[in-house]
Amino acid sequence: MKYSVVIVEDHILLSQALSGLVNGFAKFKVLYICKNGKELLTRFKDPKNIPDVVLMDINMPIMNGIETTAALKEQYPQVKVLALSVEEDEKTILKMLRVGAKGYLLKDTEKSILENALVEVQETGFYHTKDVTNLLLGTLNPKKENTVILKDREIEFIKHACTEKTYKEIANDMCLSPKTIEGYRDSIFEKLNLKNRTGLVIYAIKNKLFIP
Amino acid sequence: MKYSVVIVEDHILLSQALSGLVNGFAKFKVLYICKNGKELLTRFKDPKNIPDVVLMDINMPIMNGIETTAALKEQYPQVKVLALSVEEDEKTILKMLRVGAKGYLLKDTEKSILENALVEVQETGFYHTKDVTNLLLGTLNPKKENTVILKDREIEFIKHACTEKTYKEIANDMCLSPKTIEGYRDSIFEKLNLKNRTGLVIYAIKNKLFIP
DNA sequence: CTTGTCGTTGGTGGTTCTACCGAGCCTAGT
DNA sequence: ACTAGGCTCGGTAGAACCACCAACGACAAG
Repeated sequence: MKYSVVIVEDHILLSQALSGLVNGFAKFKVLYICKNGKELLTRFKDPKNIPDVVLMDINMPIMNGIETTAALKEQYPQVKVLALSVEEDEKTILKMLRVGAKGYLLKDTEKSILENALVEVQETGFYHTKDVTNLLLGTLNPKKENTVILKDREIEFIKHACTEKTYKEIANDMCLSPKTIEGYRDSIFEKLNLKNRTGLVIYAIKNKLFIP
Repeated sequence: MKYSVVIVEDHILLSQALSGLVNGFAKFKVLYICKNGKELLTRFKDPKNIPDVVLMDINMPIMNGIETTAALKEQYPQVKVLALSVEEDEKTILKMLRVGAKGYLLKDTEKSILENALVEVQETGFYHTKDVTNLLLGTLNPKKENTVILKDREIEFIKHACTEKTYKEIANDMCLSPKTIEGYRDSIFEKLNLKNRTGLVIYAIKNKLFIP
């Protein structure tokens, strides 16, 4: 009996191609393909649709890999998630692992490595490349305290700040006093160690609070 | 006899997966795979390695799809190039077609469409989706006068403006008077119809003058 | 009841940014 | 030689931005 795999990937061509690859592996077969996390969760409502492993892309519209993996961890902890991405962004990888992915694979890998990763994940419970383990070791070092928490209201303000509006206009749009807005700004500058609005805009874009 | 296809794609997993897909098509077989344009050109020195169609990714390190396609057009005009990309960026698509690609395919497509595109390209010489032809029509329309010309010095200034530096500091870094910098700023605001520095930053990022 | 925190708002003073105007200098074209 | 236009730099005034401090009501915890 082969292990079942579900592919979640928004680029249809890649998902179909991957599907062919996986079906070529001795121990695995593809159950079905989804275009995003939302679709996956809908499918899971029927227990027959729950596979052994989910091969999950991270960058997806509607419901991305991180949200989806978190939801799976919550509702279907027995399903093993193998993350797949072009992203080498440290934070993204860590986020993905933190919400419960069992492994992380760059798209830039050999198919034999994919097969190996699937086997490892299924049989030993996890799989990590040397790169990722190095990354993990790096984060154990005593630097990181970048866990800055931004409140909803502050995030909303930041989005407004990424426009040509003045603070006065932003205050107006958010139905607050300009002074309150300045308070948000000051505390954000403090928390994120920024010097001025330009820095804030760059931060917002880097962290995808605002997509230009 | 099947038509021969070469795949040029830096993500190995995708290239192998695509390879499987193409080999599954009735009329095509994969000759070999390359990781970038440079490798492809090296291979082409042996005439046995010249295929009917090249399936080319656009975003690659070392030698990207546009450069490579231009080189092929020059040296091996009989080889048909089918471009493949996630990019929907108008300019990129047009560049690719301008240097001689016979067709343009988004990665977000069905495998049957890929097969169809290959057939069309091989047998009729070109293939375009409705999206792309619409795009082409769009560029013929008489709207565009967004061809604002920014001077080198201004572009350099803009990059500096996308940081937390004050204008005074930027002036210092560029070895100019603060007043000159203000002059650049004013004329850029005028040309691009911007209200303040925040707008400039957003513009710079949208137009890839600055990558955050 | 007291303490503390959070979200809100106001004040003051200084720095930076923006708009508009003018003036040399150099280069290219006439 | 003259002129036009581009690049550079300076002045002024006002708006926007930034830092720091204080305070009030609400609300939860002790």
